[in-house]
Amino acid sequence: MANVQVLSKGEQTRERLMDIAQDAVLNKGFAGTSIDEIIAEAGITKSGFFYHFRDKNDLAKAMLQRYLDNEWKVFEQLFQQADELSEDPLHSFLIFLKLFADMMGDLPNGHPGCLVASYVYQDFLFSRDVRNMTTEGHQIWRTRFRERLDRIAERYPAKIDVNLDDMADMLSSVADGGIILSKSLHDPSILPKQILQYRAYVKLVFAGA
Amino acid sequence: MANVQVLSKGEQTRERLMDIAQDAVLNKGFAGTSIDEIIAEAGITKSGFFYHFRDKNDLAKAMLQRYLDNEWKVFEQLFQQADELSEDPLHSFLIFLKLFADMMGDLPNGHPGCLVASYVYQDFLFSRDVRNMTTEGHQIWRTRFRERLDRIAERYPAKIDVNLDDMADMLSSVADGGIILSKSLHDPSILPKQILQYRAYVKLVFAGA
DNA sequence: CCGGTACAGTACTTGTGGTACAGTTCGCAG
DNA sequence: CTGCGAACTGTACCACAAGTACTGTACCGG
Repeated sequence: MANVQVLSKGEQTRERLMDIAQDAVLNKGFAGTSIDEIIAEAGITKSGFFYHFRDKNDLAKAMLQRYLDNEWKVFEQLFQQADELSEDPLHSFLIFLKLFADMMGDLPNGHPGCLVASYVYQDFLFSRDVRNMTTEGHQIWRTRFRERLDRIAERYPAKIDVNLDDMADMLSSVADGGIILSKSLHDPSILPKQILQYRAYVKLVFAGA
Repeated sequence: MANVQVLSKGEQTRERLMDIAQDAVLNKGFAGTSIDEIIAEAGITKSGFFYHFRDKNDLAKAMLQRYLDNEWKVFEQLFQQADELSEDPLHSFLIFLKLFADMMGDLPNGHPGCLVASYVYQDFLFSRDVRNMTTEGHQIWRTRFRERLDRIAERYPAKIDVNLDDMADMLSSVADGGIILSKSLHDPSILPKQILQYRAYVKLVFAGA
């Protein structure tokens, strides 16, 4: 809210272009999204578009960077919230997962789609640096979740033999897969339910039944 | 193998066109895949292409149908194999998951991508009937896995309160998400590992630690 | 009042999907 | 051996959309 005011007119237009483009890309793919339709919806000319982005790949890069930054902020905020509610690493992580599931369930029209997943399924369209960004995004998430699981495992020895990297990856898997299922079955409630399945797994592994 | 011999020359070409198209679609998206490049790689003319497919949407539909049929057959085969190795519904399902993970791990270059997931992220490009096919595909898989879980739950009461539809969906989630992670991180071993995480969850829920 | 921001206008090239239709090769049924 | 249909090739064409390039201009703050 207060952030919007700080943006200059140019930055506002740029954000708006990315909003429109992201929505289109998540529904039609990157190649299926034309610059013409973006500028038509934004009420701007093609020249205006190319003032903000060198080319289409530049738009893709800027969109992805923004998406990754946003996701990062959301996770940071939820982790912080959870940490304030419990000192215990396991309880905090379980609270985090609940908050995450709730947030995903509260999206009015369901999750619009993961831009990273979308890019992965069209990676040949993008330059190397954009492709590296999707890879690094997933690596960062793995590390971030893994840290939490390490702290949990210290205090709560796992009931079964389990690789914590795989377990960390599973949250990304379940989220990406849950989004796909939600979209495909037109049921926004699937994503939060899938996150809660993961939560149940974590609970079983570290706390037992 | 023996199946190939049965195909007429036209059917072989049609299959070849779909092979090429599917590979391209999984890497560049549907809109990013041009008919021209498909026919160039197939060594055929545009007329030849339109002899086999009415238009591009017809190709999309045929590809998806073939993909769904194949997946169905693979699962049927693995289920049958597992059933032969154990009469017990839980053990059979766990064997199935192990076989499934092994199969995904044995793919030489990793899983090429799930066509259904790819379509879901570009569903506005397709006609309604194609979109319905992705929905029905996921519904069928849910039902299919749910049946197994029902039979398991009869004999092994779940250790925790769990919704079996969600648990059935989780296999699709983890598979779709695992494929994305494998592609993004350029590590084919992630997908089988994710399936085994799901297997561990099922085991914990019904058999305990 | 000057200069940069933030665009608008115009012109052009290439690619792509799709249509149309006439011709050709080849295996195989009769 | 022949004719017929399957499985294409060749050629020509169209509308239109993406993307590039460059020039022009309104507006706003210092």
